[in-house]
Amino acid sequence: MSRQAPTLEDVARVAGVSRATVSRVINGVRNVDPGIQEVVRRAIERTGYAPNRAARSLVTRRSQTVALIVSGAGDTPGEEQNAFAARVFADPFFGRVVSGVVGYLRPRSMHPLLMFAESAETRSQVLADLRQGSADGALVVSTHADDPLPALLADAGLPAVLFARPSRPVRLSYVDLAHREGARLAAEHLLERGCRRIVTVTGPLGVAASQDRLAGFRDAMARGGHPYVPVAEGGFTLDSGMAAMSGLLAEHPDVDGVFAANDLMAQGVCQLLREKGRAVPDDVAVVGFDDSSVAVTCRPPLTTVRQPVEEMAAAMAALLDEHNRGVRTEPTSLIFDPELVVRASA
Amino acid sequence: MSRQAPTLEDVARVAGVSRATVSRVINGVRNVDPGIQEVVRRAIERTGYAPNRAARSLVTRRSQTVALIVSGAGDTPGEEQNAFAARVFADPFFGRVVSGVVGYLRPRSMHPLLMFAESAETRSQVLADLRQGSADGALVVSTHADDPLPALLADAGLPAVLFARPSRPVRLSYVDLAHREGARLAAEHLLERGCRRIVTVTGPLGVAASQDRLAGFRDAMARGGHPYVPVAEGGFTLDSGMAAMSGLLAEHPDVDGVFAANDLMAQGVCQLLREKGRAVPDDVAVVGFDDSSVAVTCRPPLTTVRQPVEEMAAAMAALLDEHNRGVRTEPTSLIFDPELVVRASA
DNA sequence: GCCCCGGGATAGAGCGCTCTCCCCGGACTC
DNA sequence: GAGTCCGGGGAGAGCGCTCTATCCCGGGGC
Repeated sequence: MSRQAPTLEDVARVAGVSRATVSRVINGVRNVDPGIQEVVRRAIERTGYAPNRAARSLVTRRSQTVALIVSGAGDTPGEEQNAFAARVFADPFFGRVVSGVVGYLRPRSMHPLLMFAESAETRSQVLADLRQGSADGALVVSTHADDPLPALLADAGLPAVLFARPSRPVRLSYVDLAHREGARLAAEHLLERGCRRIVTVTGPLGVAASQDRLAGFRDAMARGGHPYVPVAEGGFTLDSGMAAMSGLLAEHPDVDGVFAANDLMAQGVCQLLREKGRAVPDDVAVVGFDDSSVAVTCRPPLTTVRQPVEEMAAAMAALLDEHNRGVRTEPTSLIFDPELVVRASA
Repeated sequence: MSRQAPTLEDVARVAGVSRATVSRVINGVRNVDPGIQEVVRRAIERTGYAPNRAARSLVTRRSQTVALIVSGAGDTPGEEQNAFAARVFADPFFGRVVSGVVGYLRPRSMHPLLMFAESAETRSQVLADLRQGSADGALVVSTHADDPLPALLADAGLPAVLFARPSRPVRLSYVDLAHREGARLAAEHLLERGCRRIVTVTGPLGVAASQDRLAGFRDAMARGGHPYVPVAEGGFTLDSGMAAMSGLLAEHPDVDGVFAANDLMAQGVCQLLREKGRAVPDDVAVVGFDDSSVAVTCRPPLTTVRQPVEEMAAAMAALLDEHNRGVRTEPTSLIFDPELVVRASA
């Protein structure tokens, strides 16, 4: 298709020096005579040289690539695997993860290699790819609590960093949010607003984050003089938010405040309340969680607990980098603080 | 960190054959005695061998990786570059692209390398990465009409396939939708429904797709006896849809049908109509375009023109593959047919 | 004047694969 | 029975880079 790409050898010949010298100039290693540096640089320009990545990787044992793995639980049937990626990216959360990761990687001229692992087969595929050196490590975002991938990675001795604390302890670093603290912010906001009949829609209770948010919310409510809070479990989706709220409303028609464990469910809560003739926020105040893009597009815009996803994702990449460079050897956890964002819904 | 990974040499020693034979077994090349095949396979298992990707790439000149590039126009200022990825993935469209690409790549054990190019600097970075052999080619999705990247790729002789016809002709393959046809479906549906005072909200008119949708809509309307259609230009975002509809409604208060050039704007149109006291679809029927995830979550669910994005994305990957394998040498265009999906909004 | 020292450059040995060429031996042809 | 084929296997030359060991050479110490 195209003429043979120039190699180090070609540049060296043009510059009238050895291959090693050119390599040193490119990698900025050791003392090289400034004059010769200039000559080499010009030769590189003239030849249009671009170092071959595979050759470099072969000797350095680094791929300058990081695997960004979205990992589901158990086994997704074959027909649904194709839809997995679409479902995942339908949640604005992942866009923010990608954004944060890229923010760290790009200045270091690295790129994320996108992988999905939602069945036993794809999981072992991912593991094999990593062992082949396709990437210098993995950044894992699990969509389910009982994701087996982290343990597999740890057992294989592959460098990896997780988003969110794994449900079973694993010798891997992770970043996470102070969920209880975030739920406390939501509770206090609702109470300060004067709400007195408050209910909550939780995430799937198998997920540690859901439990923490619920626990934090209950604690803060109890401290505020409300020892009992009606609870309905949702599944982090819009529909599940509607369904959960529907049940709560039937049992507690006088409700005046709702805390939903994520924004998508909060949107569902708002939609259901409107359908049932309740005005948000005048009749019922609603607080979400995440501060994802739906928080802004939702009508009314959601008051929500902001999770600094981009920062957290960037921190994942940074942690992995430190592990790879040997700067950090022990598994570490980095916990980020949430923040209340007040909009129209509460 | 871990013991030295086993190499082909190690496997060959264990199996008692030569390196070449092991390589042949792994790559399924030429006839190898079934008995020896079995011995080699066992040796691979025993040693836990995984072929080194860099070494293989070095000699085959294939990375088994495809760059998936989201490309913006002109120059995005540095502070906004980090948000680019998040903005991009906020549109459910890209999730579907990723899904389609992965659907093709995964069975071939390849992965997409995610890149963003929204400024001159990042564009040349991307170009350099590609020339280094980080990927076997590029799949490009442009967010703007005047994206310079396709031309740069073509000039550099790098294999690439585009999503949507480029505004200026370029010697590259692309996939696209029969936009005029899709707009025709929308027009005919509104007319059949009995709408008589119909307006349309277009996408940014610098984008070819927007122009085609508008032209197709006008043609079909004219054929249906409506030579004049009020038009307002939007920007494919929710807000721009609201703004455009606000203007149209002021000038044409008796409107009873709207065609919006994408679902996000259609959602904006619905929201604005509701705010102005118009019921959808009873007072005004609304048709969107794309059949993205918002079409389902929108209230009411949108009647829309489905774009088979996943199929189109998979076709991009397939085209690139064919170019790389030398099966296809000339730039090709693949045009997909849209389909009307009737839901509640019209 | 000899030796030592060290900055600055080179030579060359791999990294782990693929693939071309070559060899061997049994079956087939005439 | 000699020549020809061909299936099955091995040897070894790279692919383009990094990096260690080495060399060269000018200057300073004694």
